[in-house]
Amino acid sequence: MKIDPKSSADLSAQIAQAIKDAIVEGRLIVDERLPSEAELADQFQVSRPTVREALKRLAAQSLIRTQRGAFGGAFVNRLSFEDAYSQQITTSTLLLSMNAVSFDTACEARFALERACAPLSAERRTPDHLATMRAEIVRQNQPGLTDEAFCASDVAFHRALVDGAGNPVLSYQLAGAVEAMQPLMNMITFTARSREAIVALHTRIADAIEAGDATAADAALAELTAYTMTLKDDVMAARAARDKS
Amino acid sequence: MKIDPKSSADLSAQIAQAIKDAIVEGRLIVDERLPSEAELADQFQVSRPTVREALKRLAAQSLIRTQRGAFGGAFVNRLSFEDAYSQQITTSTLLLSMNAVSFDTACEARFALERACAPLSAERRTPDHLATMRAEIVRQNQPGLTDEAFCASDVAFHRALVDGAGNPVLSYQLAGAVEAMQPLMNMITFTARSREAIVALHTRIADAIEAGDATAADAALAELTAYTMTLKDDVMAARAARDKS
DNA sequence: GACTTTTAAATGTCAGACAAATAAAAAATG
DNA sequence: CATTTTTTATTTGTCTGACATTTAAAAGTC
Repeated sequence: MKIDPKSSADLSAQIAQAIKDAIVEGRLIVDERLPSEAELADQFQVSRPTVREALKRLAAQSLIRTQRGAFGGAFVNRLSFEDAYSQQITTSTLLLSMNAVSFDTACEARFALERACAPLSAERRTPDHLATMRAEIVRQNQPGLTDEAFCASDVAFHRALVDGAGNPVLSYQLAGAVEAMQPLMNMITFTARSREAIVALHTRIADAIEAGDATAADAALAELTAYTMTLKDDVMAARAARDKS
Repeated sequence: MKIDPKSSADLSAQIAQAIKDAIVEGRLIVDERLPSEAELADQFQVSRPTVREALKRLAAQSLIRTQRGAFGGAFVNRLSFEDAYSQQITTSTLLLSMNAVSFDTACEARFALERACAPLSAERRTPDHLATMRAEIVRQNQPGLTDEAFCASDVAFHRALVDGAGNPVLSYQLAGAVEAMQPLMNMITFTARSREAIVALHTRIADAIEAGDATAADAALAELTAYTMTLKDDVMAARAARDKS
């Protein structure tokens, strides 16, 4: 592991990149201990604070974990699906909020991906996934629910649907798309009537998944997509009318 | 922005989290300048190196960028799709390599997501996307190509297909799934015959996309999925036979 | 007015020190 | 001898203070 002394980039960034490369390329394996900060400082010919900044960069990406004390140090971390989930969700959320991604674009992506999972979920979902979906439908029927809580339950419902596919890679990919949509969905005011319509569609989806009917699930998801879009159009139209007056 | 003095976690981690929350919740907006390191140190009642470690954590996630010199400092960074791509690819790659995700699981996820894009791509692809796909097919036909180069071209072909959907959110999500598969695909030895079969399927996909025929594209993708799985089964069987002898 | 120089502010880096945690090794105890 | 306690060495976490480097604005010069 070497760094280029001629490079203009931060030393800590270069060191972090060198170690990251070693991990990605498999030269450093999971749970392997990195040299101590003092040794790394020696090796790279920099000071310890600089090494520490590099290690913090890696820790921020869950690539390493550190342990204090004798025989402590920095260890290559096994990137868990859970760690990846949360990173994915943050990144997706910021991506949408900072880049003026339209509601339509985000919505299209989300439902396109979700429809990719539906057939697999219809085939493989466990009773547990189904129970979660049903429970969320019950929650969504409660009259006193705030819009935020309704959205949160919506996310939970869809995550159960996706998880039902029994493919952690799909769940990981979808977690970002589904959760990142939540802030956008929160823009929508759910009237009693629109909630009713959504719950009806959720019920159709759950029924189809329970019956193992991929086609029906897909059709219901398609309708839900279209209905979500019209809801958003209504909100936009209402806002436009208000702003004009 | 405050930190909990009773918490046992690293100060730099706490500070990073506090700033991250402020960004995610929109209290700090894009291109806004953070206080200088000295001011942050004052504010959080810690030393400058600790603040710096926190800032490096954020920089590693592309949440901030730093600029030296007078009127420099740390600025909230607009998370670009490009930044997000590369993060997503690293994360996905490590996730697959570190968690013993089976070839089948990864392959299923990849093609399920890709099939979600195909109908949109058939509808919207530009001549540019189509040209890229055709060019990669030509490359894949070259006899001298190494397996690695063939895989790389395969990835480029599929990225063009996905990008053809014209939905950056989909492209972002898929980038990880497609690219992270590459190391796994590299396990496969592509014989002349298997390359021919794959190129034929690629051609069918490109034709379908050109014709705007979503159904045909989906069918070809489904066949490609199945064929990829059999290729991998052959490799596994060959290895098993070799190991036994 | 256009160009050059100065200057102040900020990050980047370093050196050295101490605190705190931790597990192994050593010592004490029954 | 077995168990418990104490010691000790190692390593990360944090602080202080300093200097180097970069950069853009301000001041000076022609």
